[in-house]
Amino acid sequence: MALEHAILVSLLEQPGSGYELARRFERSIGRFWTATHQQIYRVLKRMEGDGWVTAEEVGQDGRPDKRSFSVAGQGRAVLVEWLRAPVQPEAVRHELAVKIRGAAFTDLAGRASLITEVERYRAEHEALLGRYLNGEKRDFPDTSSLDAGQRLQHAVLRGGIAYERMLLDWLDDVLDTLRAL
Amino acid sequence: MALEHAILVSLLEQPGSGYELARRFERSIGRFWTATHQQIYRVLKRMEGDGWVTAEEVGQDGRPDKRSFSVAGQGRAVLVEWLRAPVQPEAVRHELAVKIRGAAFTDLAGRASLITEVERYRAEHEALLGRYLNGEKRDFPDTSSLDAGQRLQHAVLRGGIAYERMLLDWLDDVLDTLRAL
DNA sequence: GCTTGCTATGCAACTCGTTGCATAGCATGA
DNA sequence: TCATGCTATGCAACGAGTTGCATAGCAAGC
Repeated sequence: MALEHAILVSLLEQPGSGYELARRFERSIGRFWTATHQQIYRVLKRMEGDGWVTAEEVGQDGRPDKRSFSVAGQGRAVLVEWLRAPVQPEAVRHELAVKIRGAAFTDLAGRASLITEVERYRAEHEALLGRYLNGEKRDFPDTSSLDAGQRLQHAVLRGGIAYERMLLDWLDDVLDTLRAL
Repeated sequence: MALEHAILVSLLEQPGSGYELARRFERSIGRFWTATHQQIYRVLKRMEGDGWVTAEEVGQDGRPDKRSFSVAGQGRAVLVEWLRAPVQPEAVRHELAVKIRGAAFTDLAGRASLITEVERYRAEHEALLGRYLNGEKRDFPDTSSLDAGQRLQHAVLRGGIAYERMLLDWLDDVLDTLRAL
């Protein structure tokens, strides 16, 4: 498991509260590691107990107080050690691929509704690609003047962009195949 | 959840025992939906209880008996209904992306070992792409004479191939970025 | 003044997935 | 004959992830 490690990376990039982490997991980090606020609070509690992170009470005016977390030396050591370990094989779960193979066992109307669904799915990912490209323009306008952290974040973002482009091309291929059946 | 549906599709393509299903999930189906034999047996039991599949005892010589499962009418109805439902948003878990962003918080030796690990990961996926391409040559030598099921299986396989190619390109990009830090 | 909505945190129950282990028949080779 | 390995099935315990719910302060609009 590596939610801990994703949290450590996020807190090293920028300390913050459980709530703020949950926001980030909805946006940037969540592109490659999803987590709900319950998971995050639970894991943060354990990490605090293990001395990986330290909390600081921060009073805010106009808002409830928050507990802002920072990575402790021990947490950083855990992260560095994890970085040296082999990448675990991923558990692939591609529901759409199952549906496409399942389309062989439905009728014309069923295939028509699958086509509609694939089109919707495609539009969603086209919009996502647009957000990635906008984010790239906003956050990395000048690639010649980036620090190490930004270069790495940009490389990960380029991966997201490449994935979405590949996906859109493949979905077009799938739509052609479904329509030609 | 959709392990049930992946099993239904697999059993419609070809009836078989829990053990055989587990083999298939290691090979073809497992490319886009992973499952261990324990999960499969547990879910098969529930599906049998719900009348989605039926079992038949098959004696084999030279081997233990097996229980071969087939999809019942009710199971087929469940699958058709599921095919019409929207695709659920996927839970993305890309450990390597977390590690790449984490590389900003380690030293030169840490980055060097990450480079080695990315190279190993790349070699693995290059081998996987090779297996996909071999499988394509073997199973779809003549794309002009395929039935609906085969056309759909081929479309899914093309997705796997496109994914692996995209991944290899991106990993080269990542390696360049890591080396240039 | 009331509702809606956002920030901020958390519990409890449940389901799903993983890991370790167990059993059993038969085949193969040392 | 003994160990190893494959087919074939399954239990039990644990850990991770999901869902529903609860609380609380404050802001903004109706």
